[in-house]
Amino acid sequence: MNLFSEFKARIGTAVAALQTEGVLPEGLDTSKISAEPPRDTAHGEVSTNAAMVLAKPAGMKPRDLAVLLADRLVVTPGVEAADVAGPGFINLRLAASFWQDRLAEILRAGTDYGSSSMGGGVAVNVEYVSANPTGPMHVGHGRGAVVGDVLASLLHKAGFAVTREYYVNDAGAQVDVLARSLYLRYREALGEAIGEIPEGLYPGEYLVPLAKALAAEYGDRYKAAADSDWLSLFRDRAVAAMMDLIRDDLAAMGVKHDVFSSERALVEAGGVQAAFEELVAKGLIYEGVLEPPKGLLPDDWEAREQTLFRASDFGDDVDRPLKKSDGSWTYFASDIAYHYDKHRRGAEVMIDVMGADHGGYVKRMAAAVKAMTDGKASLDIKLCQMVNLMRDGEPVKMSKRSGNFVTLREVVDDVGRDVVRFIMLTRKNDAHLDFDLKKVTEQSKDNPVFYVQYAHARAHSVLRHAAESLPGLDVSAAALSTVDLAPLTDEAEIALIKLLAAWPRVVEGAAEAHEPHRIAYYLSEVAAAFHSLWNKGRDAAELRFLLPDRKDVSVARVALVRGLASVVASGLMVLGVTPVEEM
RNA sequence: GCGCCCUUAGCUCAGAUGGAUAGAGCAUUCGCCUUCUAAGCGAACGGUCACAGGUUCGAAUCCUGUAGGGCGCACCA
Repeated sequence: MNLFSEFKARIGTAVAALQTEGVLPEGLDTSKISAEPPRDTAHGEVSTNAAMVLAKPAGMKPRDLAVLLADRLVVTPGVEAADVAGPGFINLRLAASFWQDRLAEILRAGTDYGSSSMGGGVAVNVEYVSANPTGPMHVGHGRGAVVGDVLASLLHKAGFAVTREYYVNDAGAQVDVLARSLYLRYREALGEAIGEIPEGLYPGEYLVPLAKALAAEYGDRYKAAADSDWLSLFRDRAVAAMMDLIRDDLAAMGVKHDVFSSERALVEAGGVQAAFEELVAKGLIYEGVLEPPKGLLPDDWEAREQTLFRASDFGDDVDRPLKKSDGSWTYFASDIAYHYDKHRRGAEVMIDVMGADHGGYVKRMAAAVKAMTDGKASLDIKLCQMVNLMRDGEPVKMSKRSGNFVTLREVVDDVGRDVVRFIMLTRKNDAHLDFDLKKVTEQSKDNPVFYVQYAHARAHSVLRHAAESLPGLDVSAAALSTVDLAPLTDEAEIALIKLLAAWPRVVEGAAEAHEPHRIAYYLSEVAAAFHSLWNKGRDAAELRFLLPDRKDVSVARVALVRGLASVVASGLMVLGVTPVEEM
């Protein structure tokens, strides 16, 4: 249970009581009342703005109302003091026993601590990666993969019913280009000199093995054949092979999907037509001519009548074409159909994780979702900014034109999946991210992955020592949840418990805001608090976790260490990073 | 020209949906190992939250405008 929600409920009760007594009027808007940790720890552990928010509508002075509320809150369980401060804040100071109880709660829950029912089982579809099946993934794809994967785990922990989805763009012109690139490699495999790969085809070497396989399988049957004879075969084989490649790369990072949706299958099943007709029925389609874009015109721009969707009725800047001049669907049309499909499969909340270069796409897709679902479903598009690959402070040179770029797989094989996953979350999604291949493997506090894992390993080191020096002590979380925690009274110990007890709130906040990076930051903070506590034991021997002649204190502190390890492990599990016990 | 995102300590960045005296890490300076992992910790120094207005009890956060950076801009995906 998020303890701040608990206190918010208590405040609500106090307000209701004052209403019953006629001190406060009925019908107050209590939605702006908060219960949160004050920034300054000198102000206690829970702070509320209730008196300030309610003062005006109640016709009272904030501080007068605060006193009335404080009187009622101070007698609730675990509250030691309720002070009125500043313009009308009520600051609650909680008893040590309250925090000791929280630790027991953490230990009882184990790594399930932080799980929440906030989501109420609402169906969320998280779409991520969706890299075109035209080659290996690069590091930028990796960022989206991690952000999406962790966001999905986070939402699951917060009580949403999550579907993890990959949209396979296997229907557009790009996969035909892929087929032609493969065909060229096929002829090469048959012994033909192909020279430089022409502009516009994929130059990478990754098609060579498949081309050889096709040459072995079909010989020169397609060598001089017309496009129509081989195009669809080569395309299907190429897409299948590229998806295998991508799935392998994802597996190497531990990124999972429940559903792979094929654009081609959607189109062939008439999904786009159906979605289109739905829009027609809603009166949102018309034939018209768009205004030319202001400023610089594209060279080949000409006024042309098009089949348009009234996106501007739903917040977009202009209406958007759904058909190309040759009568086929635009990508946008099939993507409308795809999102409509997701909604029909039950998604109430849709999240798309994509690259920042899709920024221009956000408004129109949000408009389309609003239109197609009559506002019943929401769409949040998380745009991930670029990843700058560095090595020891120098940018790693990459030339996309020659196909000579560092692949995601190379990076994962080089530094490890845990490192890649964690580092990708050390910035919020819309900020540029420097990924330094050298620094991320350093074993120092500059490296957040190491820093957090080290805290977990250190905790387990204490647990191992405890098993020796306290024979007969069961150091499992479940067993330690029943020991006497009263000896945990030092300020630093209580401070650590407070931080651990914040975990459910962090999960809920990050899930609500769709911001998985908050988990990584929280874990760094927890690790810092633990390293700090550890070192207090160096300065003052009586603060060491294991004291030879103080069994009761030692056992309580082992429980604290176990609680810390448990919360860190819980967080790392959300990130998909291994909680190592020894380093 | 239009739209979206960004601008916080010398550097790299957080800032929990509007709270109290704006926080970390790095760098710089000074301390802490006969001890449960010094692979770590503590302290000091460091700020016109790009700028100018506005909204209110209260703004880094919301609104308007300006400057700078990134991305995108009919018939690509």
